Amino acid sequence: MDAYEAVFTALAHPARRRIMLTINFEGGSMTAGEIADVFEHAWPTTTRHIQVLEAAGLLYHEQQGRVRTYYINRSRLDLVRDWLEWFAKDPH
Amino acid sequence: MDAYEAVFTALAHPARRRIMLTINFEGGSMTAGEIADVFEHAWPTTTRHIQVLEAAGLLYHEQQGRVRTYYINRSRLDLVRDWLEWFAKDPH
DNA sequence: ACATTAATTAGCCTACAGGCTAAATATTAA
DNA sequence: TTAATATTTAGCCTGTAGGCTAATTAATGT
Repeated sequence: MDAYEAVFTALAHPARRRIMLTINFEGGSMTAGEIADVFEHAWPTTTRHIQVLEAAGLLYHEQQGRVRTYYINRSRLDLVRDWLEWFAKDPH
Repeated sequence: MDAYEAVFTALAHPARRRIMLTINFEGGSMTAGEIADVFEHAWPTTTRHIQVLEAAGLLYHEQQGRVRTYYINRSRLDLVRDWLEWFAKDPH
């Protein structure tokens, strides 16, 4: 799976887009527990969504004791912006 | 399924992204047969991918006799651009 | 009329995404 | 050292995405 596929696939699921938006709105970082609290899903379900996002490079984390903080990797979204650029104007 | 989900899901599959790029590069429109010829997949498989893209509003078509021409709806990609805007700068 | 061409629809089959609960891991508090 | 807290891992189960072939539809050419 290449980078484009990972990122586009990761963003395809509404729960994962919500996770991205939520962390972003909270300033760019949240602990796993804070993220899990926001969602209706069982915690392990959210964990897996987070892992998909991280595998795509859209999130990364730091461990502080037993607390894991996830950060948004905004630059990774450039991959999507770059892809969209192909459609910005008529090709010739 | 809302518009965001439709568009992001449609773009998640590599074959569908390739269809978008291919039509775009060919000037914005291609017949179903021309599209199908480009891909390794059986034609019905490509038909389904096209239908997913059309259902998401990313393509539309016109029928001329037995030939169906598909067109890219570039403006629909703004949905993705708009979504990405949330991450353009730190929120406050 | 009949065959050919363009394309979709029908329907099957398989892999896997994404939900869950229960168990495990690791750190901190009592 | 035992209990509590934070989080992931393991593993199950179900629905559906996405591949295929065969059948259908509809328009065109002979």
